[in-house]
Amino acid sequence: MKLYNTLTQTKEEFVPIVPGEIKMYACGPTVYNFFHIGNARTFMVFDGMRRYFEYRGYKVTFVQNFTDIDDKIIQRANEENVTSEEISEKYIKEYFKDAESLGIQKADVHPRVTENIDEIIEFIDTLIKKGYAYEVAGDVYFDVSKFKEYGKLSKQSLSDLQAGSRIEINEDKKNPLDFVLWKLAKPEEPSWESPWGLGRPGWHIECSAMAQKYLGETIDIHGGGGDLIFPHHENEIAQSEACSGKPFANYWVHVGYLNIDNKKMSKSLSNFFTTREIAEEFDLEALRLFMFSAHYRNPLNFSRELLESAEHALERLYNAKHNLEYLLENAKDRTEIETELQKSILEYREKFIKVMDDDFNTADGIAVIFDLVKEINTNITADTSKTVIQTAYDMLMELTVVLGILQKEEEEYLDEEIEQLIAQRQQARKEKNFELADKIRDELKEQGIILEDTPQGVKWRRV
RNA sequence: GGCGGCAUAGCCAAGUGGUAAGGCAGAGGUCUGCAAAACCUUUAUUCCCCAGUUCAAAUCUGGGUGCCGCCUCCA
Repeated sequence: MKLYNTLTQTKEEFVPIVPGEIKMYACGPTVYNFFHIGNARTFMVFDGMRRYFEYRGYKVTFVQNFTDIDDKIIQRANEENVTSEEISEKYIKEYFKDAESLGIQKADVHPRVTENIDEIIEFIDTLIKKGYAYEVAGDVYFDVSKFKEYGKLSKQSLSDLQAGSRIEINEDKKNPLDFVLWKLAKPEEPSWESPWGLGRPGWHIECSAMAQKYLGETIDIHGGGGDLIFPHHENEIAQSEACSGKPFANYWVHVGYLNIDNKKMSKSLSNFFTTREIAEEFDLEALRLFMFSAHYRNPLNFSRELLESAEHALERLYNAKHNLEYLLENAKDRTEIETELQKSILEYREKFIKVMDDDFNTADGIAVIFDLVKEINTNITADTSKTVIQTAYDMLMELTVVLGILQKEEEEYLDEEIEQLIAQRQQARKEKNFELADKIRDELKEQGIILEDTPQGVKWRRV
């Protein structure tokens, strides 16, 4: 399969270090707030990639961290007059709630910075010993001039970066681009003992240390949102490769932004929606379908209108699913099957794999699923053999589970009173008393229950 | 200033040399007591503009225009 690599800026044939196994690390959230749907896009993409790799038979080890100590967390804690630990604990819990509602599976490991302080200190110590880092009055900086490949991910030279630099002048640094590995703690701030005094880790070191701890010195895939390319991932490469002398990650994967009014959705622009807000209004499987309807590397514009159309599109998929379920219940087992149709249905697997193998082209993957649905709607009838209907159903579920859609098993019940009204109306219809039938239908509509007469009987839905 | 990306129907969006996927919306039809839903059919002579290469370009090359992002924390 092919995967676009930011490092080489080309689509490459994906070759894992160990055949059949994939070590994958994605940068997770800083837990000081609910995550927004821009964050959700990145989490979903990596969840989707992991599901797909597993579908293709790889054994995937997926690590996604929590940044649970950071300036913003401390600030938030001060504002709310609680400890930073309480803030991070709270939002880690909220992360899992939101992630679950989005169908995002748990990573194999969700390491936290505060649980890996020893490893981080050791990592920094190695960098100092190897001459890549220096200490100034309790702060430790990485010396970018010592890592000669600095800039290889963001395709910037050190001098280009300096020219455009908006970093505040810091007299302690040898170079304005040197970044902090260990920060001297201010009084009252959470801190840990270290060879350089009481302090806490800088922003970038955590991912290097945790990736190495849980996945090893060289990993297959490292990813995150596109805004992490510089400086975060550039710095991770510098730290990790300086430390181990080996390549850090073979493939760098970056997810395009979720835009709003064509502008990047971000906490700093405060033009974002939290996943929580969207969940109140929309079906989150529709959000998943929406996210996967564009290629993961391209920007994707968000609006409520687009989410509504995604809901309609999702309905179409559910209709096919429910229809197959209905047909299955009533199908007759026959030894004779429609071999052409059977063959045609099975071909959708190959079609799906073909497009998804090409840099995880979920937009095309979805198109294949819709083509399958059309085939089902057109060619599968009550006369089709059970075997073939089952094949179609299994194929539909096999492909959609990779994208994490069509997973709901909604079982809703009505009040007995309403059930009786519906039965009454059916009786009235049978007796061709349409006036009464329509009256009951109108009454139920006022209660928010819409009745529809289908060939499979009366159906209802709430509005 | 440096680096990178994008421009395809009313809207969203695939497609990177062989004659425009898919979804939503719209239109027509089937079904139906009606309604609704569902399903089917249909909707870009053309891919921002100009020039070039080629038998062949949305796709490659050169030039332009417009938009977005990174270079400060951000998924």
